[in-house]
Amino acid sequence: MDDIDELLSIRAAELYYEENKTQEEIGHALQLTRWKVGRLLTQAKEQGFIRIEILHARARRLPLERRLRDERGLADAVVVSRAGVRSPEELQERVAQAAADYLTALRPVPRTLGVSWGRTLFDVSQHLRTGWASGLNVVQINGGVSLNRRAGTAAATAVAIAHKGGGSATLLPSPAILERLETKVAIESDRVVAGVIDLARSADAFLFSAGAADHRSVHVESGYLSEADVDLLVQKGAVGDVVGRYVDAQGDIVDPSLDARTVGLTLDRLRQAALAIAVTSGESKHAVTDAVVRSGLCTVLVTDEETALHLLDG
Amino acid sequence: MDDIDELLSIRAAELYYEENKTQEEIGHALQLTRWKVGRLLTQAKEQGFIRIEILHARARRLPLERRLRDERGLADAVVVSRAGVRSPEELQERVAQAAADYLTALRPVPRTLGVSWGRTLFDVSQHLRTGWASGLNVVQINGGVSLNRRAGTAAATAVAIAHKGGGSATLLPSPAILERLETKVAIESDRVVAGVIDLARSADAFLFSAGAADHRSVHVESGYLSEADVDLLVQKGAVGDVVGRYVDAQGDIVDPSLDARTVGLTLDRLRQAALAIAVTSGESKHAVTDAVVRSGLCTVLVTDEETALHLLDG
DNA sequence: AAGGGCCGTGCTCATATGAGCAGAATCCTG
DNA sequence: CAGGATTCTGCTCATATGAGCACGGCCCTT
Repeated sequence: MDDIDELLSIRAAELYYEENKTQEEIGHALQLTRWKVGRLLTQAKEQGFIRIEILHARARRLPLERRLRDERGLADAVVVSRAGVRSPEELQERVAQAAADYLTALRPVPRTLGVSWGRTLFDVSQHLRTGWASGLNVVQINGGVSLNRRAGTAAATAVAIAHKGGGSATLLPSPAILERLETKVAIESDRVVAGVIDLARSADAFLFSAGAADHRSVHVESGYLSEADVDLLVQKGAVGDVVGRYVDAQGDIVDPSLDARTVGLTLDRLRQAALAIAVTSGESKHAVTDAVVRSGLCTVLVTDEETALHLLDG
Repeated sequence: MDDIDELLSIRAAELYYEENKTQEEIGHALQLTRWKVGRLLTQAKEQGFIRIEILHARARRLPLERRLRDERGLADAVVVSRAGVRSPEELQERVAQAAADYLTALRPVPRTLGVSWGRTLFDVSQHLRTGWASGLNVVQINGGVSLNRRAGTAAATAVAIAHKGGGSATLLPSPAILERLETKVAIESDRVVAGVIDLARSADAFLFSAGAADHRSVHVESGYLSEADVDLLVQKGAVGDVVGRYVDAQGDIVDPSLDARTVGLTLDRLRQAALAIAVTSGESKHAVTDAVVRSGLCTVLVTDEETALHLLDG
């Protein structure tokens, strides 16, 4: 397209999109036939001069969702738009809302849903409507925190999801990570804990988030790991944690001895799930989200536009 | 529009604008008739959920131009889009290019064009194409600076405009502001200077910019005014200068004694002009641009989107 | 300079879309 | 709860738009 046509296509686009003129009228104004105008508009779109954005908290980016399905092998993807977002918190909200919407629309409705916990999932639970499902059983799939400052977040998440879904929650009464392997083995052999983990294994769907491997991690905040521990994990290649287990960029366990002291569902079980929904947002989660998708930890991803672009282009 | 319809209109918009589906197809996908889909899309536009931007250095905002003509009584207006602009300099460039485009398209071609000088007009002169006019005489309408650090900018501007327009430039060989009234009177009675000013008065079109009343003004830079002088002018209500003359928000001369020592066309002559093109851009020029438009100093305004919005809503 | 291929143009025709309208559904109001 | 008013729905019809095609000019080759 030469310079003259480029300028004409811009003039035509202004009249078409901003002034709502018909191509015929534009042709008259610019001394062109209406077919030429149509072609100029087509070219303007092809060259990317026209940007159409949907400004709404619930706007999604379907082209990115399709690319995630096609290029990254996901069964499904939900990508929320960044258009009009003012703060990272707002984006978090949007992703949580989208995940809640996705769960609500899910068919068939899962009978037993395994959930992890964290800031993201708590937000999701808050965005669910009461009655979004009926008779839904929720089971925690990894050890909770009772000692962190937002005490009870883990339990509250599972309970809220279950309550609003017309069912009940089964909590996993165990720390996330134990200091000694023997303690972990002992806890897991406890009848109640073993029962919960069995139930978790049998869930027909899973909902989880992922944590970044940095000092602001909930594991550090709640004292399961020290900042030095995290630094060491990062040195070994950790990009973040999934249901409490630290993985590298390939989604492999970074520190087997640490992993052996972590209570909850194994990553292998997650990989076998027919439906595993991962929810992540924010730049700090880019690397771990990539690992989750790359290693097949989830079948469905709910995330933000930036993260999706990172997965596809980065 | 209720919540359900709002969400549906967003889903419809995604399929329509991002996936290029027909309304019929969308109707099928969302279990709606195609008429309902059409109405949802109309509503989405009405509610402002759909933003269409034209991303191009030469993109203009025709609705704003129309409002400037209708609501502010301008004969014509050119508003360049801010969409996709990364720096204030880029916006300056866009405005200068737009002014050059406007001049080039101007019919009838003016025989004598009176011009002021400054960073903005210099940019305009650089964006004109050689041969944009023929036999065009250019005359300076206010005193130049020879002592500023970008020596010769004033002359270079007029000469470039004239040269590229196939004509010659007549420079005004005088300082912008003189220290003593007597000197100013003496200079103006000089045969050459008087001749140039007569020629300027007789120009059939004018092209000028405006300066903000702050310490970065060219008048301060070139030593015609001290920073304290400018502070005093601001205290008296000055918002900026037009062809070297400081005006308040109503476009009235702020300091008559200073004005009497300023060489060049009077503002009254500018107000009588059939064609007076003002070119401004940037937030610092908002107030002075408002004064220019409000007091009828220009018949045509070339500016950026932010400034236009300031004039219309601010 | 003639011939062949290529691109741009303006058309025909099929399709997509918006305006307007009559009936249905819903919502007030007494 | 009846009745009127208002909104909503799905249609018909007119218009706007995009796909495809044949022609003509242009350029390039030989």
